[in-house]
Amino acid sequence: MALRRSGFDRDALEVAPELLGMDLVHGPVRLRISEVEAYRGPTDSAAHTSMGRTARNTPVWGPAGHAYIYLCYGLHNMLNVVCAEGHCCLVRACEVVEGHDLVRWRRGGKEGPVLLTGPGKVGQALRITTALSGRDLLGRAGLRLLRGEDPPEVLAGPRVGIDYADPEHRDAPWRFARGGTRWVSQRKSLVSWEKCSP
DNA sequence: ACAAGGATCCTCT
DNA sequence: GAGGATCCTTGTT
Repeated sequence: MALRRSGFDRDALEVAPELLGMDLVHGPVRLRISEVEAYRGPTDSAAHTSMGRTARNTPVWGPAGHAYIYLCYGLHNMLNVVCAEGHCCLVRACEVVEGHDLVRWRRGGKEGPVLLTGPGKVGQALRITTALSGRDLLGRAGLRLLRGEDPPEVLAGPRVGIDYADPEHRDAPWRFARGGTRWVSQRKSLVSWEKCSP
């Protein structure tokens, strides 16, 4: 997918697998997205926008291609990419492309997949906070998205940590990951995307 | 103004 | 596998 704003202004379910081919850059750190979840707007009972417009979720209503960052459990800064109105994709895991030493430092010296598999870890590695929520990810400076490398295979499975959602949404295979990499969380529940497409 | 709970992570066992 | 950390967001009084 080209990094045009119109490319992001679609259902999060369409955008999510295409994000797996993109890189996130902030300062000297460059991460390749390896796992994302689609949150499909107000009708998705797992989405923050299912309760309507609030001060926190304002960026999710547009424009597309901006960041939505919120604080989880009082300490984790979670990064989402805004898609169509009310839709966004949560970045759950990445692989380091540049700035490995700095990422390892920020992550307390961790090594291997534990370094970057989990949305809170991605926020820590990029050193982002909710102060950046609403910023454009398609600009030329600051936190931004760049073209990376398409995945050899795409895996899919249910989203993580949304037990409160309606069963119809809780069990939907709206989580996507790169195949052929260990940089993915909750690998057990993922299967080849082909197998769960209609 | 208050209470409840959270799209998680880490450290144990 | 279980539990605590930690504080913001939200809906309610």
